[in-house]
Amino acid sequence: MTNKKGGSLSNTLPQLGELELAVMQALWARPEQSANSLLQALPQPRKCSLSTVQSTLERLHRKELVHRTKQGHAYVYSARLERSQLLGRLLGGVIRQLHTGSLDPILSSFVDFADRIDEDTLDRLDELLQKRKLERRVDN
Amino acid sequence: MTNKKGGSLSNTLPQLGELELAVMQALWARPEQSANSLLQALPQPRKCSLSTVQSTLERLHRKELVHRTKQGHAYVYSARLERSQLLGRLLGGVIRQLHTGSLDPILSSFVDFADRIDEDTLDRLDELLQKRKLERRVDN
DNA sequence: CGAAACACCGACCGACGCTCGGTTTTCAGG
DNA sequence: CCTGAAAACCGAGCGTCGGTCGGTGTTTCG
Repeated sequence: MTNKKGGSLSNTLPQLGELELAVMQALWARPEQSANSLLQALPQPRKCSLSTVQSTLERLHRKELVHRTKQGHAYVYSARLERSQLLGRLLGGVIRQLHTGSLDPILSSFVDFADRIDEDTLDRLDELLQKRKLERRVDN
Repeated sequence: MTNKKGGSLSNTLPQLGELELAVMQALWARPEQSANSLLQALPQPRKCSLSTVQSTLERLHRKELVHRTKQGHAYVYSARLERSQLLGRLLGGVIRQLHTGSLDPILSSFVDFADRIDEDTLDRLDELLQKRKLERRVDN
């Protein structure tokens, strides 16, 4: 049975590889970069050829994670999603894989994860939550 | 450069496959099952041979997601993690891949995800959070 | 003892991400 | 306009992973 993964977004994108991630990081650090520029920007032990970066960018482009425009004879790339947006999408993908219908398990597992986090962070989460609830009250 | 995925950086388990997930679901639905029993329990369009289920269980066992004991000539398997625990671990893996140092982006992207959730759920999250904060206060 | 049930081993396949070298295209400076 | 550098483009190969079996050995039980 063919493992039907391909379907661009909306579905669970197949978890980024190491280089793909590094490229995205570089792109978040400084938008509007060429493949060459991106190659230079890669962390020390991550050196590879320009071709490699290019094909990685090609993959990223197919996954609709970067946007590109031709400028002169070269492409200039930018991230299409903010880091937090990508994180949200990835999170959503994982959650969708394991949800039960009820939201409770999601919540408790998140709070479980938050268990390893200091109390300040818990407070901040609380803040965000309250803010969200307020906004919601205004919207509706 | 050899793709050092095997040990996965830190401990991000490489996202479960379709069958692996199905087996885990079956195992959560009813613990203590044999490979054969698991095979029967799989959803309709998921039919495959016993060997396939066995090697999937083997993989799951290597990933330490199931526990097994020999009972007679056959293994009996159980999940080593609750669904919510696995979810938490998976979530943690994704987060670790994209964290910035600051926790804020994590939190806001989670709350972003929660944006599509009704207010009741938000309230329940709040509850869980408060409870957690209390427990924490008692423990320390 | 013999058959059934199961574990165990090895093989193959397709999908992915990474890696690169060679070829073609494109642009800009002389 | 011509040429050389830079980049895109193409295709190949490699390793890993999940899924899929079939064959072979081993254990159990009637």
